[in-house]
Amino acid sequence: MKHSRNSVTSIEVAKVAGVSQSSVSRAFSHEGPVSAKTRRKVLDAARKLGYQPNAMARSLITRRTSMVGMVIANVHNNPFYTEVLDLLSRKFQKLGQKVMLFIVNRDQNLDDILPQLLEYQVEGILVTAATLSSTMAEECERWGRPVAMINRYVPGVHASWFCCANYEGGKMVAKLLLDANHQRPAFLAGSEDTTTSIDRERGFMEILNQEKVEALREIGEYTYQDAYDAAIRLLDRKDPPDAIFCANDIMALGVMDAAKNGLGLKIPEEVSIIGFDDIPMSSWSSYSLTTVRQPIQRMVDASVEELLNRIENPEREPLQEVIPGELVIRGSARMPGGLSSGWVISQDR
Amino acid sequence: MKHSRNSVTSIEVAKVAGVSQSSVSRAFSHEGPVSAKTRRKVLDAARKLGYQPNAMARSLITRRTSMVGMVIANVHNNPFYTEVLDLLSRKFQKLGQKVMLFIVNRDQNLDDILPQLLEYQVEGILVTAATLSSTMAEECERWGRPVAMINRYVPGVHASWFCCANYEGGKMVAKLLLDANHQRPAFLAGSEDTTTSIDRERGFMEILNQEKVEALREIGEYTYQDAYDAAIRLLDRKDPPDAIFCANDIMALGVMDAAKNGLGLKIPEEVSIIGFDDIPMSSWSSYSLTTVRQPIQRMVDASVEELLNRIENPEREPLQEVIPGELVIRGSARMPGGLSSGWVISQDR
DNA sequence: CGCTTAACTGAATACGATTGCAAAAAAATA
DNA sequence: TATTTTTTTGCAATCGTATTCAGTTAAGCG
Repeated sequence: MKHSRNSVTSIEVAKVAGVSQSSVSRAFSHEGPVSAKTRRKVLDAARKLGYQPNAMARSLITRRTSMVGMVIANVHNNPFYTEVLDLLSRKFQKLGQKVMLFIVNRDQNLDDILPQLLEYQVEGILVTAATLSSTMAEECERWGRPVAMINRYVPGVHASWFCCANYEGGKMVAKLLLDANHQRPAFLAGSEDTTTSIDRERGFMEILNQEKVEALREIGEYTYQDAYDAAIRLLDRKDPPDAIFCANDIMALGVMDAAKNGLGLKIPEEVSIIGFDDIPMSSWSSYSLTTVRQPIQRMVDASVEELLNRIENPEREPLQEVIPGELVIRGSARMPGGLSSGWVISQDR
Repeated sequence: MKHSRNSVTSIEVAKVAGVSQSSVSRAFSHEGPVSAKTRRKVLDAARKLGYQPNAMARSLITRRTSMVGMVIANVHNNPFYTEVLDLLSRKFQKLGQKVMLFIVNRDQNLDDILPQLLEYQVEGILVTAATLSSTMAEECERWGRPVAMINRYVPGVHASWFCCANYEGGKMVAKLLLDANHQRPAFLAGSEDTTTSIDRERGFMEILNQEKVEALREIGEYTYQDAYDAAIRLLDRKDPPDAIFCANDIMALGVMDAAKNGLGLKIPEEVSIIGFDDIPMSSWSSYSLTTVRQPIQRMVDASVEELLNRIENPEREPLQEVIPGELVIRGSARMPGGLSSGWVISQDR
């Protein structure tokens, strides 16, 4: 027997169960006043007919959809954001929220997809590794759709955000390199327009400038291959750096491969390499990358909870937080005397 | 000025524009008969008020949601499925479909989340790397919700699926190893209950059995670390294998690290290693993994198009296809004379 | 300029649920 | 048992849009 597109409505269930349509509704909404007897009759009939309440109809009248929008960039070229996506999705699921997903390019204009999210009445929007124009963010908030961002912020905008302490992370790395007596550090930037790369570099340079140490600079586009190429350029100079701090781990891995396999350099004896994120590959024995670990779980938990909280309490002021990362000492960077591999150093703020 | 939750309706727009609500509706649905003049009036008023049509209300009456459900497993521990997720999501987006996302564990029972998808009236369901019970799949199809799967199939079930030619891929690998004179191959299985691992192993063993070659066998759980440990067990025997075929790339990378860094073996001189998937890391210079490339783009394109096609034409019979992969020859496996690294060998079927 | 035909518009209804309210039934109390 | 109180129940209105149908306006034409 072939059913047409889900045509079973609460009315038919009501008929079969011998009750009114309202009772069917009440039997399904776990709160309403229904006698145990009618509830059973309803549920039986529903099961027999294969009835499912229609969420569209329900949300039309309740004005709640239990849907959130999730916008994320960089999923395919940065495993860090894969993990964020995974954790976010599971957390929303666990809390009973449906997720409407949009994967975008880092530089893609979100202004095209926001209308879609609003059209579908998502109750809040979680943006990760993509940048929302401030007018758009304000627009959402003004219509009572809270926005929370991970690792991205728009100055002065009325929205929640949670970032790793990128600036402080950069500082930690610079200190580590200086303590281990590096003379000629370099910074390998990711895309020029992301606050993560910018802030990490700012912190890094802050310390170097304090100590009057000059730094080389190159740019990759947040990809393994770009970083590989940039590393070759850097290390092939007549005055190559003795340490490279990369804007993220995936770039650092590219740099390591360029140094090790491309140019035959010894890591960390001839060049130290440090990343940022602590993606799974960084701990693989071929790399053993010293890096700054992002507090991924805390960022995810905080942003989801904040978003749902603001959905329930629209008048609440958005929360913004900078969460410290921790330095994970592995084998890819020369150590100051006294410090050896295997340490995790939490960042003080 | 603070708006309450998106309260702008087509009626208010109609009032401001000085037309009827029907005209507002027609101005927004790109087809209805409206004069240019009223359309402009409506759009102006709509912009001024910040009006967005409410997709819930619309789909209630049109019985179309333009939403599809996407269920995917293994996203966090297998970059291959990250890429699938990325491509799928973008493709749906490009075709105007909204994606409701569920990330699950490989072994998780989908029976809990299907009702949610149906409740939200998704028009079709795309399942990747997760297994739908056949009764559930039938249930969806019966209610006019087509199901398409990637890399998973349920025998005899009325649903679409698109798989890489896993069986043939396993055969190709076995042939390659035998041609290069390996005497003692091993298979490192992923989870026992996934058809991908099973089929790859079946093809592999088929050829070995033909040639009366025995094979060792170990199990990992589709993760780098599990594979690493399994490789140590395998290679630490007194009669270690001279080649290991892994159920997927991420495991192969773990095996390579175990062999190279853990046990100091030379690859491919002392042991050949072959994977399956061709994830980005496989081409990194630290690994240079010989592997079978899955036709990811074709699998994604085919499954999305098939799903949308079946949504439009519910009476169409589901399509099922096995798409050949190609052997990517890199440096991690000893070659037969005459074949050298850098080849891509397409699979004949 | 009349008349036929086509293009447009608005009123009314439907989609499938939730929910306030009043009536009915059941339970509690006298 | 009669009466009050409480719990259930059904009716009807509502959410925001699409769409049919009948009526109106504009266009086409001789």
